[in-house]
Amino acid sequence: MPRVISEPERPSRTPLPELRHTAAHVLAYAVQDLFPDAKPTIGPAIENGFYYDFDRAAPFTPEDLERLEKRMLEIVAANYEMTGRQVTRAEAVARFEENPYKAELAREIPEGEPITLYTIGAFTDLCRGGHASATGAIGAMKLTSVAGAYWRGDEHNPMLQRIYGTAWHTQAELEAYLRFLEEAQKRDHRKLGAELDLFSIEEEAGGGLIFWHPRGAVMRAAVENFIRDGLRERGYQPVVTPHVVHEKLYEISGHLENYAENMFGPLEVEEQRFRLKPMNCPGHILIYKGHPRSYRDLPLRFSEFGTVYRYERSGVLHGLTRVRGFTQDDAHLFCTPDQLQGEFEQTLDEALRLMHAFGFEDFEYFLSTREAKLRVETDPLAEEAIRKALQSRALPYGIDEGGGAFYGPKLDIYVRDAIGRKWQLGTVQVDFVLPKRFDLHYRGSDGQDHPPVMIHRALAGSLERFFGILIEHFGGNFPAWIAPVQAVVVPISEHQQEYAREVRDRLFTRGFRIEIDESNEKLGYKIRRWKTQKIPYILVVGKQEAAGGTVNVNERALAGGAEPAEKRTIAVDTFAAELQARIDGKA
RNA sequence: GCCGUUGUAGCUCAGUGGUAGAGCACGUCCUUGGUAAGGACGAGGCCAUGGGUUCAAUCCCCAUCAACGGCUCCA
Repeated sequence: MPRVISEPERPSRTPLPELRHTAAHVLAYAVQDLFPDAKPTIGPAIENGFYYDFDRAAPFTPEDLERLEKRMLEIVAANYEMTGRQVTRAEAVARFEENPYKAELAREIPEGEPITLYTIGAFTDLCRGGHASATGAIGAMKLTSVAGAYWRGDEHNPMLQRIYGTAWHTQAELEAYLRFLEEAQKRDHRKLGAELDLFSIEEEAGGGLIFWHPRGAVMRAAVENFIRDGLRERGYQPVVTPHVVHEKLYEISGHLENYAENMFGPLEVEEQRFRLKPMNCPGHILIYKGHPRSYRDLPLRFSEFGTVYRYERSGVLHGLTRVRGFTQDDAHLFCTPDQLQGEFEQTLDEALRLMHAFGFEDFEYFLSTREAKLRVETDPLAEEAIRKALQSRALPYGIDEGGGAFYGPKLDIYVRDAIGRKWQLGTVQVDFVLPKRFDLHYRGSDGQDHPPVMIHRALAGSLERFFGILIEHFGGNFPAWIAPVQAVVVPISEHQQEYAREVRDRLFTRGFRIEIDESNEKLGYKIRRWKTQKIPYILVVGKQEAAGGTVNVNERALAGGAEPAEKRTIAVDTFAAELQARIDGKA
């Protein structure tokens, strides 16, 4: 006998995931009403809303979404009670005879787990549960987009149509979320990158390949210099390795065996096969191997802004954050097993220092272990080093089973940006495997040869990706130490041109990135232009300033959103000192 | 790669079966102006590419290319 299950009694508010899961049912109900030919498949709650995948020949149009949304609001207003009942497997399969997807799901529910059907109004769905008690709990919702998606995410399966939506307790929350989306759109690094003339991707050159324009390149240099100084302080030695090397190198390293699907194909020259480098490690290993090494030489720390090329399917390319050619702030440490822990912890500290310098405060850590089939006996040692380092710094972390590199487990560091989005940045990996594959060794104090342990680390990760994240994090309002132009001198009229050039030259000589606006426009126009370009300081010079050897400082809002100082007239040297202090303080 | 959407001037976008328009940007001139858009004139387009339908295609059809939203969230 089927047994009626009622959703548990709840305090006033339905948890958001349950509310959103309910909204997915409401969507499927509306689709059933308006598009009876569409077969519902699965529809879970997701981070900010929900989706539901349907199998239907004709695509859903934006107009269809509007109609569906209207129907959904009626279903919400009707406040149908969500009722569930447990059924037998045979019953469930029979119930979804017309829907092979649901039937497949029903057949695959593990023995012993209850099979349940949930109903709102005239719509019944196979579902595990976890809902609001009634559709009226959905305070506000909106359908956002429609996209293709494979059945169960597998590209060998049929393509379904996925409708995305968002749902909240209140209209105010929905509106806040929509404002957040708008803000994210405003900060989109592809849009800002074009507006601020930082970089481009050229159709003639191909997708996923970045052209850094003068403004972007000068910012990149500022970031690189900062990273370089840190590396130098911590005993890293810069090295440079070729972009194209003989394929044999990647046979030895195991890249051809384990990483070939991410590599560009071979280049043939004089019957020899070469490859674009997908990683810098084999090159650094060759440098290690070039001399006999003693334990007294270790740890050796080789660093390189190494440009690598990886094949990504055309559909996944995205601005600066998913590209085919990028430069890592890469380094490889070669150390003795005894040194591993200390080196790893130091590397972790460097990573945090770097993130803080760029204004990131919120971090998450994930330990990725290696895939079962690749695991070797040293993996537990490597994982242990990562765990101990995290524990010694009292950092909580998550675990990604099987997400590690093919040569070892890794620690990935995620940051939250100014509007709360999570991005993966640095990665630190422990490797006992490549030293063996390349037969690396060092002479120990016992007079015997031993294999070193390697740490692979890229703290900003890819400079392209890091740069994209910085653009979105700051919304283009870069702190002065990174800003492509730190100040612009704006003469009020041509009569101040000579003085303006003098100011520009004085500041330029001190090493600032400074421009001058000699265009034949009114002051208001010029101010607007440079504000739009988000330049930190506009130095207005007119008759008074020229007479007094001063500049009138018009300051942009600060990166953190703090109010800028009042406009003020100060001596050129005073301004220079202030700008220098801000640059030094990375403010 | 697959599904969907889009492709018109440097940028943002109108538009029509009879080979094109606006705003911004750009150039010249007037103007020499005190803190987010002064005015006039001008230049600029193989309407993504290749086929087809038609007397005629930027527009309709097909293919290709590219960009964008997704394809990880498992009843």
